[in-house]
Amino acid sequence: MTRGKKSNNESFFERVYDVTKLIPTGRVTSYGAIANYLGSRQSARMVGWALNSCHTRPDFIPAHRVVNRTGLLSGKHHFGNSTTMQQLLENEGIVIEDDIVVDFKDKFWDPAKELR
DNA sequence: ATTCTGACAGCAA
DNA sequence: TTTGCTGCCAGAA
Repeated sequence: MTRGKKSNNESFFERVYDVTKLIPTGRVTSYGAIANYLGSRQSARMVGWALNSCHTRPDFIPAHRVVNRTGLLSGKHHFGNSTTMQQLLENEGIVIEDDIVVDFKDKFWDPAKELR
């Protein structure tokens, strides 16, 4: 609060990072879910764009826990090696098959419901 | 200031 | 059923 800017006054990007960092280990969410939590369901693309710049942040952003609504690791290609994202998820207990999260619905973590 | 892109999602054919 | 096209928002060039 002593900060000049209030938390909800931060840029859209920072909100995305904040929510992404709150994703529990072993869970995954979708771009649309994050966008929905931010108040704009249609801005799912923005979430991906924000995560594209996540590497510019000093904090580690578990962007590998964010997939598209089909459970596809659409951003795997952005983790250096295409297998890095899958490795990270499997390391947390997520099962990946053909670049798709198995039991995605079961692993799904909705910030709008969990964080409220 | 204007134009383009972007790790999506929803709807149409 | 699958595939493709559009819409959407905010930042970067």
